Amino acid sequence: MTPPPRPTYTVIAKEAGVSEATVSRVLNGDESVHPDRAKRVHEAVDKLGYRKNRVASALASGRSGLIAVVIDDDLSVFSDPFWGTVTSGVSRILSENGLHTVLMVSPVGLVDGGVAHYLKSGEVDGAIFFVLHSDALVNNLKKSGLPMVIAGTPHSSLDIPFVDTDNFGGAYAGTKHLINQGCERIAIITGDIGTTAAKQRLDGYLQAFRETGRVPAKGLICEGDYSLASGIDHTRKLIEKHPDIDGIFASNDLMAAGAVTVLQDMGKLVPEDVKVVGFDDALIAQTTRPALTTIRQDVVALGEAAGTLMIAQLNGEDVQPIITTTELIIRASA
Amino acid sequence: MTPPPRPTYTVIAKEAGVSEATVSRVLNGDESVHPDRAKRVHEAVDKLGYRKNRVASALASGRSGLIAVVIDDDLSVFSDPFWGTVTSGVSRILSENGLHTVLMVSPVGLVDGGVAHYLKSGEVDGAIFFVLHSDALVNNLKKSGLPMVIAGTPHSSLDIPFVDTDNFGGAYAGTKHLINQGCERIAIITGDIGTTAAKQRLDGYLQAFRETGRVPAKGLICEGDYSLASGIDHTRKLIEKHPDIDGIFASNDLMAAGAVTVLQDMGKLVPEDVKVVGFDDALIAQTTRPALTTIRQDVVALGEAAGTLMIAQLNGEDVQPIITTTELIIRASA
DNA sequence: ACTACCCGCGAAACCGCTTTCACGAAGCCT
DNA sequence: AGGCTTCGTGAAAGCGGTTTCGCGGGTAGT
Repeated sequence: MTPPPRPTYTVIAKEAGVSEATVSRVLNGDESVHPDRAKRVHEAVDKLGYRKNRVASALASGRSGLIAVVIDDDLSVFSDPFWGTVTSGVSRILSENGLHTVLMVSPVGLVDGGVAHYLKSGEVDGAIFFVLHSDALVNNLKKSGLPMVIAGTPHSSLDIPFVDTDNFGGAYAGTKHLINQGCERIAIITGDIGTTAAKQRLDGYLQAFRETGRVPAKGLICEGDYSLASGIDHTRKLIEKHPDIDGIFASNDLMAAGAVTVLQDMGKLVPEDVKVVGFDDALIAQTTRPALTTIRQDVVALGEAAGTLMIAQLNGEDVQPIITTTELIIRASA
Repeated sequence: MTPPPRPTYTVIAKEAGVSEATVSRVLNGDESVHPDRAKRVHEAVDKLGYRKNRVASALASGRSGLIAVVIDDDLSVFSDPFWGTVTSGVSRILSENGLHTVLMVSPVGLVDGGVAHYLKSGEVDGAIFFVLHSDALVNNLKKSGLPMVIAGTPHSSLDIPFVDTDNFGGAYAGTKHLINQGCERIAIITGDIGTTAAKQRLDGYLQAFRETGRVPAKGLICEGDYSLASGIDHTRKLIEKHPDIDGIFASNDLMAAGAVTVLQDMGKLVPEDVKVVGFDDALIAQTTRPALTTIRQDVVALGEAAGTLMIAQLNGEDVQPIITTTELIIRASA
């Protein structure tokens, strides 16, 4: 029951017949130690099953080996697998680099809340933010010099590295696909327009439209919020007001799924009467009938990119934003 | 750019005119300090905006304030929102208690892998495991005296506290519902039978069956793995072999959704010809057409229960397993 | 009034590792 | 050969808290 006492540098040093300083050097990869002595240290470490106490190490060096992943409590963490998936990608990359992930699910709006204090406390070496509505906290923290990465495109142009999906390109491709399929009256149900992702997807839609020489009717643009309910509501209203709609681009699969069910309930055939394209290529895209044509984003890759950017930053390399590509997945709905 | 230097005990002590020991006592809630002095300390803390360095604190006290959440890499972290949701529940409870969550997504099978070492290193005060296939690591770690909580029912009867959904009761209720609806030939598609949850759900199904006085035909029990694909495959095979099946209990909604789509593709009406019940009440239960009748489990509550159990354990209270209740949600599929 | 306790508090050791500093030996140059 | 670097290394000073130990003064007991 009693945890066996773990050896310290003192023991290792004695065993290897060197000083503690040398043990430290060897264990931190300092090249300047004579190979023979280094070998002796390694042997002692192996023999005694030594493991460095990271807390002590953190205190002395000022580096904790911890990276915070801050997820806004606003987010639909509870129903959307997106955030969990990104986080696991981040976590994988970090742990491959000897870093650990500290998860903070908390309202990010407060510039001076507990999260802010924690991050400023020096307990973590960096922070990755999943930000949607406001850059305030991130912006505020910039002063502290804490290495940061943002998952998602920031609202203002902070010079903080970020990773994001090519929202614009994806939405453009999705809308284009509808056009190519012969749709004339294409509506869009946007995501929460307070998020940059939703804006970018809307822009992609508009751009595709513009290229046809037409201007999208204002009535065809409705502001959803990524939820199933909003997909359902907006589709119903759209069809009631504009029965001639023949295409819907939904900013995520959940809303697209909602759209499909409503269309069917209203007696419209998908894709014969109305074609629907979603975004994400979530699992739900496959279970919806007809299966959703959608824009796939590689969520794990996004998380890995965020992790990679953080590592690079910690290494003092200069970093550029990473935009991951999307792919049009054609199924049955369009 | 330079992080402003943060005050230390030395500064606070001087400001308050007391010793560092007293500062420490006050900040750790030691009652034995004279109120006047305590007040002076608090004032100094406020005035200087002092925040305790948790790393130093951890080194000196041996308590890091960190709780690891270990998620098996085997798990479908990437597609199933379940784990992310539980984790966010855990995280909330922990942070309310001044603890932080360290996320480790890693293969848990290895008794001697990096995770094991990390957990033994004393860097965390406790660990919460999401275990599915093996208790080996947990069992091994028990010796180390690390406080642990298991999310899910362990395979063997370790005397480690755990939290779980009432899988048995849920499956029983779901199956019972099918029976009450007049189903005669009810099949089950289990989850990965290497998990205790899948076994318990199977048991619940069997129990409901037994109570009818009938014995479920072996051919009606098929071993899925919680994936959409397995729901689809097994349903197809089931119907081909037993065209008279009139009810399917699927161990999660994803497989249930797969079942519904296949049934429809094969010309069966749901629920008229075949009734389907799922498990989880995931979002997909609502988007499937017909919407799934299912067993709701409160995933956030599960996470919170895990966090609560950990806190209690750290406080030296003795803890009992927590089984959260399920609820039959009746929609259109059964 | 004298010894026996108890209580609040400061001095100092300590947690385990990192890093600076300085010293001796070895290598180089003129 | 003498003086200067360079290199490898150990001693020791932290990092910023926590905790033990013991002291001095106040209270209580007889």
